Amino acid sequence: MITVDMRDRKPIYEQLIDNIRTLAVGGHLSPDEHLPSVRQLAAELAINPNTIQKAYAELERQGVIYSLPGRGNFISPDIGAIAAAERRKQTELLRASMQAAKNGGVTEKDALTLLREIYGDE
Amino acid sequence: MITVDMRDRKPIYEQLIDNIRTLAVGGHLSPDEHLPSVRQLAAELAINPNTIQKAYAELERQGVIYSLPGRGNFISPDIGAIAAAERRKQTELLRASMQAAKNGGVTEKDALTLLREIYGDE
Amino acid sequence: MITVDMRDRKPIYEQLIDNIRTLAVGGHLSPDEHLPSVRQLAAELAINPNTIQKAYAELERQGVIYSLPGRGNFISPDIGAIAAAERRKQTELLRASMQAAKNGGVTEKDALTLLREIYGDE
Amino acid sequence: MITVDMRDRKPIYEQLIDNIRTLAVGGHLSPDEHLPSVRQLAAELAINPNTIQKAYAELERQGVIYSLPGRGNFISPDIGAIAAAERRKQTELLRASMQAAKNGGVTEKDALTLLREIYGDE
DNA sequence: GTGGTCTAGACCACT
DNA sequence: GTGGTCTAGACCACT
Repeated sequence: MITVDMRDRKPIYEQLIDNIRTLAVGGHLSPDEHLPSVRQLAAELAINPNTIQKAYAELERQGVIYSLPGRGNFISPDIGAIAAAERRKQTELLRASMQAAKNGGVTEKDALTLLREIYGDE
Repeated sequence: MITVDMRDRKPIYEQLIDNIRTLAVGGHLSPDEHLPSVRQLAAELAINPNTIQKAYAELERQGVIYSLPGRGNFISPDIGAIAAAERRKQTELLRASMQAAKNGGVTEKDALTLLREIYGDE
Repeated sequence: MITVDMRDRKPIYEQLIDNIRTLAVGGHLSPDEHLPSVRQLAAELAINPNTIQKAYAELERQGVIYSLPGRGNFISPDIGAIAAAERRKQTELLRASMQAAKNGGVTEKDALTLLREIYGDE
Repeated sequence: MITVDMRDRKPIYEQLIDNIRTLAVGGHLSPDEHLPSVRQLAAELAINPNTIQKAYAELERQGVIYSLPGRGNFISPDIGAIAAAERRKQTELLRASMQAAKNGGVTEKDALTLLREIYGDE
């Protein structure tokens, strides 16, 4: 489900990018799946079509989606490989953060509580 | 235990800083505890006294230790507060990393395995 | 000199990107050189500030320029390395094209004439 | 002269197609000239006759050669027109590459050196 | 109907 | 003054 929070200080188009990227990388959007049209999503979220366009353009640049002018925007057929690369990258970043946290005095118990907190709220 | 790894590409004085800081923040060194003298530590680790001096100077700048000329270097009496601040900071960084990892498709199971790996090797 | 051709079917923002990139890579713009402000360039070229903004944003993404909000846009300090990489890439592409042209029956004489035509018009 | 390089990662039948096409378009093979038979060429190059057959079939599809069952394979009578079209196409591609190279900072001197390198080794 | 481009103009934070 | 974001709305080519 694509949503935006107008009160968030993060720009709307960045929220859209992160939101759709997360859905795609998380496997909730299939290769070649048709995304809502620029105008349709703009109407649904009550934001300007230009803002949707900006987000879609950046996602296309990232290779997450592709655009067929006149047809619409679609999830990339390579989304599986992109997701795998993202997972590897985030795993390494997480490993480094955990090591730094351990060095900084964060206990295993506290790290575990944090982990439950992040993953538990679904 | 203070050690250095000559093969590591990280500069020795940075290894020393991280090493001592980690010991202090982790509660393994008490307030006002006397650190090894520059010459003694240099001899033990077989490295140049200037390198030890450089590390101690930076640790003093960070407020982790204090120096009494003619007496030696000692763990700061405020080390508890410094450690608490460090712990809060690292906890927040870890929270952000975990959230990014989750968004990036890292499963709770994989994050948990990573956590055991980091904390398990003691 | 930055210019646009309204009659060209290539989008204005792409013309701007290519134009500025070519000037920078060709060594006509120095590291940290201050580019015209979004509004100033928009006024000079009689086009909308949003179009300038779009071009500047893409050039920043490419690493050709950097932006200091409130200060302006500047040529990247790494422009020399970017230019060198671009030169290497274009040299290899040109080599492949020349080989294909030779195989396709283009004579050395015709290739030479073409070369004079491209480089002669300055 | 028709040759293949077994160490090249390009498939042999593609090497054969490019090789014969280049000879024909370059004017080294005349209209209606008789090509070596499948078996004869297979023997000469020590490769499987099926591979020769595959290359000849593709060349016939391209209109470069024609086949008379029981007689053999021959260069198309239209090879002159095919060559002229190929030459025009490659000339335009070369023009675009040269322009891109110039924009990418490749000097006329370097382009000239490249040209000598490509055409000089005959 | 759809994406892509562009204009006109507003507001914001920051220098 | 400057870049960055966003709205409102138009026009185009293409399906």
